[in-house]
Amino acid sequence: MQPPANVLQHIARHIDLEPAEEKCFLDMLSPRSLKARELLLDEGEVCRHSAFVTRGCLRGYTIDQNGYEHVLQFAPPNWWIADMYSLITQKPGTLIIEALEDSEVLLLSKTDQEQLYRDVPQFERFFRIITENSLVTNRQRVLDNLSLTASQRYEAFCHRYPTLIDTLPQKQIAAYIGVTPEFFSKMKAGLKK
Amino acid sequence: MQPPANVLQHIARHIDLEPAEEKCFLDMLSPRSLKARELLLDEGEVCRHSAFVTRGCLRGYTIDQNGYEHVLQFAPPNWWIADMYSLITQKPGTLIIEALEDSEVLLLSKTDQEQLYRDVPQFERFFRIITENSLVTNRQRVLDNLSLTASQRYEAFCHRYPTLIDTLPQKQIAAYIGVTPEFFSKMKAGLKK
DNA sequence: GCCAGCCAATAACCTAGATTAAGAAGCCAT
DNA sequence: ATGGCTTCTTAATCTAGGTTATTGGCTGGC
Repeated sequence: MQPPANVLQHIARHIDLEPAEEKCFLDMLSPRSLKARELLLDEGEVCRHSAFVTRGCLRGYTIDQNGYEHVLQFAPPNWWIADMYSLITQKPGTLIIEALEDSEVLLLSKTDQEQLYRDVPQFERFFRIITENSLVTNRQRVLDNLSLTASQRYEAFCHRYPTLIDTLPQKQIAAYIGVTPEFFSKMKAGLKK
Repeated sequence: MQPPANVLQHIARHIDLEPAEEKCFLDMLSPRSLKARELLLDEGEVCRHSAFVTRGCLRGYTIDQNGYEHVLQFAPPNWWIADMYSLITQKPGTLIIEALEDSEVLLLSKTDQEQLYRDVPQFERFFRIITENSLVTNRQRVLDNLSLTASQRYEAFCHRYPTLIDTLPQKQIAAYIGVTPEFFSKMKAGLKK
């Protein structure tokens, strides 16, 4: 399990808020607890919230035509998670968001988020910045998938999610770096030699 | 070659500006012409501008340890291109941005962009939105790389860049979908049957 | 204390796509 | 037109990683 997280500290890393603005923001958040394996969002649903993780760990993944899972993102405390496509378009998405262990999140609804942009324009900046960072990470991942071997991608994973290496089942890591659990096992055995 | 593009029309799709604000923005842009194969940004340089393409076509790519090229993005008219990582951190990046044909771009420097955020806060929103869209696209691409075969990725490419299918050399498309030009050629021959 | 589900490991075999090499075909610029 | 590029194609061989199947260990609920 991860240490608890504080939203305001997280936000203060990018923008400065007045106490009243902080309150306005906090009032929009609704806490929610999730049991291990509980879904925050299922395939085919419209994503109506961004979630900020305060405890536990979630993952966002999809299931392909052959039934294989592919993990797009892990979300330990202090990370945001949502089906960005569905959140923007308000159309049904393909992402499944699931708690990997008992977890707690703060939900910010899309309508509240839009209201927030109007009331506290600084949040426009805040979400621009974290979206930019997320984009950089994703671009690097595209590159990694194009140019690295499986074990190099595993190294990259260890670098990106150092806290998760030992707590996560191997099959989840395999579904993130893009190999089968069988090959992942073989690969790890080979790495030690 | 692509039709010419208009920045203001492009921006008006997401935000409404006063004439004075439009002028403020336009004054920050400096046009630049590029010959085919000319570089807008080389490996190891610090990226100091975002570029909006008005004519021609650019590509952003990297070269891996084995000397293979991997295309992260094509930029036909009306697209922005930059090494986001380097632009944010102002550290040397790995992206190479090259004109694939004679092209024209409008450059917005990082310092001007930051000034713009202060002078016309609406641009904070504008760039948040296009960054969000870009993120959605990139996430889909990660998924495509994890779950699709080469020819399915080619289909996805055709869908994403319909105007480029016939104008681009095959090797560039191969470097985008993540196969060798040799395999791409074999694959295309196979598709017709 | 036992059964049911996970999860990891190993092994034999299989395939998508890489590698290497060689020509053929287009496209300039002189 | 001709020599030098770059691009495209074909083909033989090779390999990273997938597939299928079996085993055994661990955990958690009743």
